[in-house]
Amino acid sequence: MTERLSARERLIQASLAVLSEHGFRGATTRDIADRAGVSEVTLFRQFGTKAGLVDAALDKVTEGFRGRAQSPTDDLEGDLTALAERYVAFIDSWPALADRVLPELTSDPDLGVRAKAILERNADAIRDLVIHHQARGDLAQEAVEDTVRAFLGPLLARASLRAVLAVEPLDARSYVNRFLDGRRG
Amino acid sequence: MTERLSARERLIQASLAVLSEHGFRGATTRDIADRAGVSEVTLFRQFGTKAGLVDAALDKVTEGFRGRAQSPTDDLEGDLTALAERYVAFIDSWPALADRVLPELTSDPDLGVRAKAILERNADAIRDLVIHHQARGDLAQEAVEDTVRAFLGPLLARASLRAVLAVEPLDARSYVNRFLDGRRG
DNA sequence: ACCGTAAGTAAGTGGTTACTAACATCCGCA
DNA sequence: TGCGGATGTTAGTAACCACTTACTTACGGT
Repeated sequence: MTERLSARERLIQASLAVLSEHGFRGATTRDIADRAGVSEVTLFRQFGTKAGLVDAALDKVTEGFRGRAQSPTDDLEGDLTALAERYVAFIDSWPALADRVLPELTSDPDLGVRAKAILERNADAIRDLVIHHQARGDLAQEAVEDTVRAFLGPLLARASLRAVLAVEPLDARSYVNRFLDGRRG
Repeated sequence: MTERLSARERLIQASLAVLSEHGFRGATTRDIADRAGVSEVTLFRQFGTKAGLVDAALDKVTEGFRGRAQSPTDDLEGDLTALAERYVAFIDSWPALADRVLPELTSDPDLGVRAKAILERNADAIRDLVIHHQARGDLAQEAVEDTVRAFLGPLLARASLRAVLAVEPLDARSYVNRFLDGRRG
């Protein structure tokens, strides 16, 4: 059954597993290929470089984000919940991944360029949303960056809380409620 | 002025800086030695191995924890605040360190043994404290592990929030208040 | 039967990195 | 003056690892 997956697909899955355990630097192409049950040469034929494979894998894992960010509507709570659900789904699909690889993204310039871009594009979506709803008077006036951070912070913390402490995480709606608490315009 | 620090001390400081930026695997002994303004050979003469240096550095950075954990008193809030302050001081001294190296600790068995032991010892201290105050009726009855995690979670999240998002962190007392909210016996 | 494509095997290259050995230099101290 | 200890310099070793080359095998379509 697993046999029916293409070599390419198996490599992507294996790389995600190895990345979760050892991070980018700790993940060796040999290990990934072995776990995929595929030769190392195939890895390079398919993806060119290790970074290429990782890029494709991160691309795959963030594909839930890639859909067009919907424009802000009149429904503040609905807008926020939709975004929160995206994040939650992303982080929960590979919980240890974000915890291990995200810090590496910040210091390794040519790693996961696409994935980084996607995360940034998503931060932009949130920024737009905040500006829109501040203008409508739905959200209290405070520095946009502060508001963005207050929203994204707990969502990103979800990964490390899970990995290090196995803290029971909240559902998307609870994040939104906690965020909105005392912040309505 | 910096010149007056011993080579050993300079190496420890440099290693903390490099670890913060690149993590354990990404930190090279050459880089550390260069930044310390010291030859690589001196590094190995002083610490034997790279792991030995990192061990000493993590030891140094967690020395605020090494003092005997005070036994639980009758003052629930005081006990918790003392612990929270320790954590906050630790994480704030090298904010990016915990974020980068902590995930590596969980998968690299022979890295920072001492530091890991110290963190675990501290978790034990919190566990004792919870049990003590549950018995006194100061804390609501719930699974001890859950309570421990509810207390430690936000404190550990502090590091990643700062590193990834520059979220304005709380002070120690606020962590305690949020934790105690609705959890008093 | 022929060909193209995707996969494998075997061997190797070149760069990096932790770590070592041998020898030279500086400096405080008796 | 001479000695010891801590440091520097230079050169290396051995392992690891991303990546390549050359050749082979298996298979599906036409």
